Amino acid sequence: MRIVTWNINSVRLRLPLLLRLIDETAPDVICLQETKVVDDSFPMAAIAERGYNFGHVHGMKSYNGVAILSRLPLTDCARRNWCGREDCRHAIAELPGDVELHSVYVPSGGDIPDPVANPKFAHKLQFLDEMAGWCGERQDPARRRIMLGDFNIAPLEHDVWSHKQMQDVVSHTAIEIEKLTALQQAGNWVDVGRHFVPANEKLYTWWSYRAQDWNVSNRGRHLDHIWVSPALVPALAGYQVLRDARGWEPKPSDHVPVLVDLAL
DNA sequence: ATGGTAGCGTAGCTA
Repeated sequence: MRIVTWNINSVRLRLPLLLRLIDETAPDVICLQETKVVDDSFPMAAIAERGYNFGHVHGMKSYNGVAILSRLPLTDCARRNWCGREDCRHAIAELPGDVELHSVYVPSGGDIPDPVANPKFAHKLQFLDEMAGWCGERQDPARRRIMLGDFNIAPLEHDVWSHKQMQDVVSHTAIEIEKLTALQQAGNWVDVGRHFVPANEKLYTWWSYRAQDWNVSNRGRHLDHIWVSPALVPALAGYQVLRDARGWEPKPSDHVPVLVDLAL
């Protein structure tokens, strides 16, 4: 089973690139973040034409939005709200083979890494705390689970282009890393990226739109993650970061798709 | 130290 996750930054604007992703990688399941569209306007027809007849979409006007698209049946589709907000950041579905899948979009957190001065940063930290509590309560090493998406945090030294220069930049601050690590430990999650790519190698999934040349400066961050429960570790068969997608024309997303192959 | 780009929707918010 091949599963891909992508922060698409508008599914309507980038539908042609989504179809290209489908043609080039033939995933069984596609998880999206930042779809930026209400459910009634989600472009399901074009996606169903490619064989993805099962969709669980959870979007809102202009901001956020997550989705799970599949050519395998989806059951037990659900959504969760965090921090008392209905802002469309978490979609859940069950895949064949007793696999529970979560597509998640963690709040970005704004620019100032201070929860007192910056409510967006406080929201991000609270979101992580609440998810850690929930994952801890229901944690079960024997259950097959996948949690993936744009976590908006690059926790390791080599998840950013410069650990030193990123210390006080939102996405790589100590408090965020502490919260994300606590979430990972509470849920007993195994990081698929670092299962395949050693921690001393650079690993990026996002490059800013603001760079003059993203490829030359290569100031990336590892913001998009795929985590699995211990029960799925023996099934891990492959992992790819589709770096080339950062240059897809016209109008690439600032995030690239990340995929995992599972031998179930 | 600053500003740089992008999407939505058509001003200003969010990233």
